[in-house]
Amino acid sequence: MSVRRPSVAPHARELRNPALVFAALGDKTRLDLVARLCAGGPLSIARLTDGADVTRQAITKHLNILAGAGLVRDIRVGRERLWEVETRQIEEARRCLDRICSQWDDALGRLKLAVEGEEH
Amino acid sequence: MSVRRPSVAPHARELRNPALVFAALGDKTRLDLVARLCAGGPLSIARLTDGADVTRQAITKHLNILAGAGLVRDIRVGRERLWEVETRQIEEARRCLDRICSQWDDALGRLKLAVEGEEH
DNA sequence: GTGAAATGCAACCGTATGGTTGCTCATGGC
DNA sequence: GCCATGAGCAACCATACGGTTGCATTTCAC
Repeated sequence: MSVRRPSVAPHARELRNPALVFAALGDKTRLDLVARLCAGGPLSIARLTDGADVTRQAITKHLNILAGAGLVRDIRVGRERLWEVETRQIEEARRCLDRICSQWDDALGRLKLAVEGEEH
Repeated sequence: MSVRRPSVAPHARELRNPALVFAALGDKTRLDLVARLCAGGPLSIARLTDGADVTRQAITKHLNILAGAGLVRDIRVGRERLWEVETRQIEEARRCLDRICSQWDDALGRLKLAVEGEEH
């Protein structure tokens, strides 16, 4: 199998898949999980389950989705599995929104120029 | 250092439903739409459709979802329906991520203090 | 007024998603 | 060694989601 690595630079600090990250954040339960992990540091699945109103299995699935988006990371400790947040990815998401907004600002600027140019 | 104030800021314009907004952004097609609207100003459905690889109907559905999250707004002009981005909502989303990250920073701070307290 | 363009509406379809239950496996405490 | 706890695995289920097609409606342009 061809190990074709993406042409994108490995260390590029951009989200490789913004939609994936936003989709992961786009669920109330998962957003709660992220918030709890941010507020309280590493927590086990069991800990995360009580306090949530769904099954442990559901929590596990959500954590896997968050992990798939690079938003959380797990650490195995004994029979427990602790999860902690990956802040860098969240910051990347934030920056992604920044970029979009600034595009809009640019567009406004261009529009202004164009309008002024037409007034003669 | 964070002064302990009522957990929710009084007049802060917060997202009433962050998950909804993130979910709306959590789809490649929709993210593209938002980006295009940000970069190019108001566009009609027809305009948005060519350039996308799905049907006009699909685009319409996506736009409605974005509108439901408050991310875009439509203006009817003649037989056309122009869509433009609602930057405030995007900024709110960005701020939401900020808040989450800062929680984490606070937690790190507390953790540091606690560890230092234990070293005796 | 006729035709083409820009949308709207509704039904339909396959699949992903969020959730559950039931069972097994590993680990730590006593 | 025993047993409770923490977690994994797999099957299953209802519904939401992304997408399509077909047809009706409004509006502009000539």
